[in-house]
Amino acid sequence: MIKIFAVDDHYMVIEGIHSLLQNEPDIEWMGHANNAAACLAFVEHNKPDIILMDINLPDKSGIDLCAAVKEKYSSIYIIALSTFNQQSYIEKMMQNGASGYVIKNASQQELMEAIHTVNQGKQFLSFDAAIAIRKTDTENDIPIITRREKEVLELIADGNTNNEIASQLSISASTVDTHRKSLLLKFSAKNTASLIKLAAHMNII
Amino acid sequence: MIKIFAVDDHYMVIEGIHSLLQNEPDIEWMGHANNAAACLAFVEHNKPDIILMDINLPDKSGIDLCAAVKEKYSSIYIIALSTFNQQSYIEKMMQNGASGYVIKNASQQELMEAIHTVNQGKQFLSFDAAIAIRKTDTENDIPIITRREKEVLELIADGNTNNEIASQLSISASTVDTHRKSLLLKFSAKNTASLIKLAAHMNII
DNA sequence: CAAAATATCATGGAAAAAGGGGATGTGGTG
DNA sequence: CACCACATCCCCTTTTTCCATGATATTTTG
Repeated sequence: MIKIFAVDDHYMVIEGIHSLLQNEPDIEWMGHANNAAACLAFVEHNKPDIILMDINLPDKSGIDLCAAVKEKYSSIYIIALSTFNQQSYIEKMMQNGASGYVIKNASQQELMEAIHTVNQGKQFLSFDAAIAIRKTDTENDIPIITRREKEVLELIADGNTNNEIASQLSISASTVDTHRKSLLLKFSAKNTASLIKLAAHMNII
Repeated sequence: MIKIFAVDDHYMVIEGIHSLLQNEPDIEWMGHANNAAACLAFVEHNKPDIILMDINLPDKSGIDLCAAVKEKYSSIYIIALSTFNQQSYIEKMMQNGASGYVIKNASQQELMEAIHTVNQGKQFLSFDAAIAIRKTDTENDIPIITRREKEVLELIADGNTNNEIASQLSISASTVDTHRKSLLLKFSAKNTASLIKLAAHMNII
């Protein structure tokens, strides 16, 4: 029996996964969490074999949650679930210890294949994910920005100037300017306006 | 028997909805489509009572699909499904003829309530959606901007400076500046960054 | 450990935006 | 007709961003 736990903030997805797995003879459904905190609390006292983990969670990104779980309980395998097929997400999840990546429109067969493959300690990538990771940054790939850059980006989007951001983060305005330049570069944005538009459309802010 | 059809590009969500509905005595599951084109093809020859429709589809937005379906077959009720709780999405869907709006983390009870309510010709909004629409209505209502202001706003969002916009619209840079100031005033934005963020979140750009 | 990425700071100058004024013509509505 | 929203234009000053070109310390990673 492979013990499965799922983390996703959308009940319909949880229900879908549960439904896909419920008639499988070798799967034991341990339940679900709808946020990162609940997931961490669960694994304190329970040891699933595999966690199916959404990348977008309300309290913390699946990317961070993945690292947190693997740090404490390295024996738990994690399969990332995503609606998106973004190369950068896939890479980050795999870097943070995920063993697999499955798109949410995967079939039952594909999900079961992922579970069995990962349970043997191997890695599994959805066909679509494998395609995505192969066609390296062709077009609209979400740039990888650092924690600090994201903080600065959000403060810029809220209308703060470099000086205001500097005092809020207790750093110098020069540093903020450096982060700002870095953001413009990573987004290939000509100025703040296009930067914010791109970030907003990528759901980053 | 209420005949239900679902449109969502994620198989796990379809499976979740199907699972939630399969034990309901008065529901007849007609199947699903995973894109807008397949949905339109289906309704050519089949007449579901209610379509559960995702807002984000690969080929066409749910907002457009909703309008297309209602135009041809006004007797079909549509319930919008969304992961997001964005006031602008909710409003657009309802304007385009949707009868209900349900968040994807809704419970089975809530989904059934939505279906029964809509089937009686009434409207249904998820509790969370109703909250969202009320909050955003009181707090930030979408400012009324003129045609010219919208043109300028879009050019600003695409990274153009006042001078560039001026030459594109064949007006002077001073005029562009006036429009810009007017936009900042109408959006109560402190600078371009917050202006673009607000406009993006209101789905204006 | 060495290399790379990240976060920090700086200077100086050019370009752009923001803030504050004010002004003219046009077109629609009560 | 008088009013008002809209679009157009101008000047001046200050603030802010953008650009180029550095540097150093820490953290992460191969």
